[in-house]
Amino acid sequence: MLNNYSTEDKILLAVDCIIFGFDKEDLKILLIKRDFEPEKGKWSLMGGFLRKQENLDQAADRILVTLTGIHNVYMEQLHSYSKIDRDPAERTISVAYYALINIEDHNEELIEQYSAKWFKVSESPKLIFDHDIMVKNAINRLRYKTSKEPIGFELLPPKFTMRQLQKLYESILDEKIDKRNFINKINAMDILIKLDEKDMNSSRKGSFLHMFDEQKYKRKKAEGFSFKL
Amino acid sequence: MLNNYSTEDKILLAVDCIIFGFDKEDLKILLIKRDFEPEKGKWSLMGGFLRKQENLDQAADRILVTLTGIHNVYMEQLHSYSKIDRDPAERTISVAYYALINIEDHNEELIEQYSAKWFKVSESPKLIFDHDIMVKNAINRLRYKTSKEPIGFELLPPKFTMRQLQKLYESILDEKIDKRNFINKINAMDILIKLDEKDMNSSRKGSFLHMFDEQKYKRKKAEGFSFKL
DNA sequence: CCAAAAGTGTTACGCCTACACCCATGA
DNA sequence: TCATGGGTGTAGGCGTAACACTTTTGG
Repeated sequence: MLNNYSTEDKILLAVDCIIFGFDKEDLKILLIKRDFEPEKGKWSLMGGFLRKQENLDQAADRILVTLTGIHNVYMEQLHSYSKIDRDPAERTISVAYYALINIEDHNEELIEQYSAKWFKVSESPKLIFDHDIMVKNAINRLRYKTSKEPIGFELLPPKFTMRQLQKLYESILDEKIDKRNFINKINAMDILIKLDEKDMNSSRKGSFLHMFDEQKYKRKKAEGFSFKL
Repeated sequence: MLNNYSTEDKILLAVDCIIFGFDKEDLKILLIKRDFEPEKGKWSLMGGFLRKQENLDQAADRILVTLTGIHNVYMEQLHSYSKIDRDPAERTISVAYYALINIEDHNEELIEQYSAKWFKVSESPKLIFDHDIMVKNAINRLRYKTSKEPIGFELLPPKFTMRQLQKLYESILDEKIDKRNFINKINAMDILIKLDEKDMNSSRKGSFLHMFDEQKYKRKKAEGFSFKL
């Protein structure tokens, strides 16, 4: 049972990535159109198999870089999926990861190479295998995590307006948020740097750009502060 | 890369169980003394390998039943651990599960057969591999989960006193809780059945026994209520 | 009658929510 | 000058935390 390593069955181990991006108004995910069997031509998460010389985090990172070209991305392990017939071709367990990227950073060529496309979370197509469940679980985790840790900024460019930040949270939580309450809360936490610079694209008046002050956040966190939205 | 299933390396897939119990005053975990290599004689979580004809949940359940003899236990997948040299003998990925059992239900014979022992969470020995990290992560998850869902009852006998319930939460959260506030909160949720029966073991006066009303909880939950402690 | 645990309500504070008007600018 | 989005403050309600005394009964 426990005292015998080698007689057990071997099973394939895959990693699939739910890649989130935020495009002005909408939370999106990056999907690929499979050009190989099984389920060729269907939409799917980007995935790959774990290699013997890497751990799961590294595999997830490798897969993400392969599709987006972006390094040093926020990623977190989500869950492992193991239904026996989840992959009709082989017995495969998949460990799902989700990643938060600044959508502007992705590499167009790679996206094309993999026939990948950004979909609004609310309008994404049916996916192969159990990938729909993975996405659903990832969204729930994202909602929880973004309300407890300042990771939402990973989805925005380094400089962003308060309105962009608010829209981001509205799209993640799928609910309207009061403008003043939102800003009051954010300001009360005192973890942003307000720049003198303005973003003039969204209005005539222009709106001030802000940056997440990671150093300050870390200091405050060490002193017992916790992010909360 | 993605379009080739069979050339990837095969890797062993294990499941390890963090088994929680509550013994009057203390949160405990059930550990086994390994009577096989590697790390023979050291303390460890109960584990086993995934079989081809079962999914991860089933494997975790099988492993739990093997050690405790108890079926229909609350279990939840925790995380997958994949450090390359986590197991010095073989490249093994482990998916950790945690289980909540009524400590009175365990089977003494099986416990002896596996040289298993209950340890206070606060006094548990050093474990093999990365099992210490698994336990730490499981406790964090348990803290989170028990404060958001009524799963603490899984650690108690069907009939319990308010004081037992409070001590349970105190031991999970590792902090004192005000008696009146605790009872007020629990009563406000209105998900317990107060019995006429008293438990006479803990005091001369005796204290009323309660049961978790799962039906009522489910009804309330369907109407938007959520458990919160 | 004494020790030991059970049982029971109220007040104060802080946090969260709801809410409306003026400002700056380009067209 | 007007249309559009940006920016700002407060009052009330709700939930949470702090807090102490009486009851029961076996020894």
